[in-house]
Amino acid sequence: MPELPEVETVRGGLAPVLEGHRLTRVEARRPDLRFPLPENFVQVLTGATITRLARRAKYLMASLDREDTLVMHLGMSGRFEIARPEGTERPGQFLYAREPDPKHAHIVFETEVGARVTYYDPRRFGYMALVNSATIHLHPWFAELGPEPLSDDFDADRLKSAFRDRKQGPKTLLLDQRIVAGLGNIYVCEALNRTKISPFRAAGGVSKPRLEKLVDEIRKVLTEAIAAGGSTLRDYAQADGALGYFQHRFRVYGREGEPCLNDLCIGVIARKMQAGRSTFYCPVCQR
DNA sequence: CCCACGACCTGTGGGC
DNA sequence: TGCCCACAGGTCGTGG
Repeated sequence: MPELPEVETVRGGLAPVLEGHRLTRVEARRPDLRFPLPENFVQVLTGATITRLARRAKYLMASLDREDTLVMHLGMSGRFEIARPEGTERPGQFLYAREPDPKHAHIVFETEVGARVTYYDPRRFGYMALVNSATIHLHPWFAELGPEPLSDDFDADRLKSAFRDRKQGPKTLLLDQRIVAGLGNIYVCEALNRTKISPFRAAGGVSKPRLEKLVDEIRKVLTEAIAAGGSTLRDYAQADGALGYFQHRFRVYGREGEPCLNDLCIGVIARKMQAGRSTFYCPVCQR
């Protein structure tokens, strides 16, 4: 599920509950997610204070008052739920929700003020690890990550050199986290449709001006999605603590057979498998 | 180095 | 209603 905007929304939801708080109880209800949890996972985290909750690409990074950083990736189906004991809810905070589905509630954190954060992940493509903070930039998950798309490091020059001589479509290359970090299947489809670039054409042949536009549209679609996630978060905060999913209106994703929404375009959205993933696009205006 | 494809897991929705 | 298959927002490893 989660691409950069969703992970950012989850970060924003968890930060007030976790940042500056001490974990008084940590439960790993199974020994592994996608990978085995570290042997000392519960031991290291119990009693640790989370000093800062950040995001890099699709990773959540919880800095600790310990040597390690808790790194979390939601995979495809990971999500968090926040709960507070009944009677302690305050405006803008989270109510105690329903009993969780225990089958997929894999990790539980509790803080010194009684907040409970539960990680659910039916498919278990997500993972958590403890990584030494001082050398985290050398860790394989981070060493080769490309720039954050919303930072100044990401621009048309970088895309141009990453695309040079490449025959794969821009769709496939934009999913490569070494080129730009945080995009996934949905937002790549959305950005290419807005830019009217074909997902399938050789990436190396896309002109610089069109790459400028692509950078621009990537930034816009992510920013809009984060804003939508923020408002979803406010709604959730009044109902229950589910975090991680929000439904956004997409212009191509999931709209096979429906009209293209670009101005004056008479095309119909199509879906094709590309590198094992569904690509949604308009065959008429995306060239 | 480049690229395509299968694997990892479980749930769900559409078609029959 | 029930069954079965295709597919799901992400990475990683293999082999050509």
